This record gives sequence, structure tokens and C-alpha cells, in this order.
Amino acid sequence: MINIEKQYFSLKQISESGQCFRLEQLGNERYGLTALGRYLEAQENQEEISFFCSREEFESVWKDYFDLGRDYGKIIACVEEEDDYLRKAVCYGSGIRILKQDLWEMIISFIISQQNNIKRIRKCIDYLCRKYGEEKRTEEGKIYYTFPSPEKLANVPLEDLYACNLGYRSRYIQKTARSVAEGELDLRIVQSMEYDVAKSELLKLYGIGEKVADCICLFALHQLDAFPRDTHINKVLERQYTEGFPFEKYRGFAGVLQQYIFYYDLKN
DNA sequence: CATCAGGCGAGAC
DNA sequence: GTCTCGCCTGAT
Repeated sequence: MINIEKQYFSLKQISESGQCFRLEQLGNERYGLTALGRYLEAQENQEEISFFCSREEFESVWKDYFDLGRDYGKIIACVEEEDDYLRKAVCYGSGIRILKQDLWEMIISFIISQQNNIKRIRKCIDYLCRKYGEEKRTEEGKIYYTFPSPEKLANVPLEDLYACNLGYRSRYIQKTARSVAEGELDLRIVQSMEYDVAKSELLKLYGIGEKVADCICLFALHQLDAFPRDTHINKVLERQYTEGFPFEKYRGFAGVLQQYIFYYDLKN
């Protein structure tokens, strides 16, 4: 078991912020995360978070996944004094971090997210994993399912995708899975591209537009300049930033601020 | 019963 | 380039 001081780190807020759909609350302070082909349980109280894994696994996998090498206090400190709205937002969601999630999983997850709510997105992804993912078992006997590969999803008949309640996104998922499986887009190469280049490559995939491409850049590629604009964010920008959001002042981490704003708006 | 959820592609202009 | 429209499904 590994204990982490809970400064700028809240599993509850990360889970609720809607960037990760497979981090679920199991009990009052207990969380389960399925990611990177693994399963991790964690416990969170006021002061600290306990990870139930070895020191080695924590150091080699989860430390990077949770972006623990970055000082989010420094980002929060950059928020302008006179921007009351943003100061309230970062204060309210100060435990949010931007995770480094799997690229393929984020591509499909955020295709599913369009015109959809978090509860149903989770349900769809869970169903896809149970049906087409690989069944695994932890040492403690917990059964979990990995995220299905591009090859696997490419071969699922359209009607079976519809049966997963994916709706019109079924066609997007099938076409995108086939594009990736056939090597039209090499995901390993996308990982090392500049933000603008990676985004334009993602936009070529069927079912991926501006908003979804930015979500993928932010939550998988860790391109912190990506600033996904959904209906909520657009309303906030119209309401709070009639002169325009000061992107130039927050270069290099505007996407993190987007998450604070999204979360604050979602919960208030 | 209507409306809306973290949009997108296709077609018109 | 910009605009409009239709789209699966479940919750309210």
C-alpha cells in the first residue's frame, strides 16, 4: 500500500470531472480504476489517498498516469487576481488533475460522449468492455475487463454496436476502428506529434470533430493547450468572458483551467 | 409528450 | 467558409 498526501489531488473530483469514465466510486471513500490493462483500488480520506498496489507498480505506472510530477498549485497560482470567476472555479475543483490515459480508449470514449451524459457514457463503455474486452483477474480475485482493441471493434457488426445502445455513434466507432486497425492512422506516431498536428490527424477520423479531438489531445496526449469547447464551456465563456478568455496569459496549461471551469459549472 | 445530454457529418449556399 | 438539419437513446 502506498500513501500519498492529498494536496491538489482528489479522486472524487477527478471521477466527477468526466475525463475518466472507468474510475468509479465503490464505497464512501473507496474507488476502483480500470486503466492501462490494470485494475487499481484506492481509498481517499481528508488528508491522504492510499493506493493498493506495490511501490514498484506505483512508481512505474500510476505516478505518471495521475501526473503526480506536476505542481498544480503553480497552475492555480497563475490565475489572475481580478478574475473572480476563475479563482472560485480553481478553488472549488483544486483536486482535479489531468490524467494521462490510453489514446485508443479516449478516442472511442469521447466519440461516445457526444450528445450524451456522463452516466450513460459510463454505461456504454462498461458494456463495450464486458462484451469485447479481455477478461482479467487480480491476485485478490477481482474480475475486470480491458478496453477492446481497434482490431476487435473493427470486426463487430454494426447491429451489434447498436445493441450496445451506442445509437448513431455506432457508425462512427466502426469506421474509426477500421481506420486505425488498417493503419490509416498510427497511434504510436500521434503520441509524439505537436498539438496542432496531432489534432488535425485525429480530425480525419470519422466521428471526431473539434470538441472530441481536443478532449483526446488533453486527456490522452496530455496536450495542456487543448481547450475543449462544449455547450457548457461556451455558455460560460459568453457569460463570464465577454471580452474573450485570456488564452495568451495561460499558454501551456489552458486545458487544465478548462477542466476547473467545466467541473465548477457542472456542480453549480 | 417535449426537450436535452460534454457533437458530428452531409448538404446547401 | 458558415449555416442548418437529422441522428440513437435514456432521463426528466
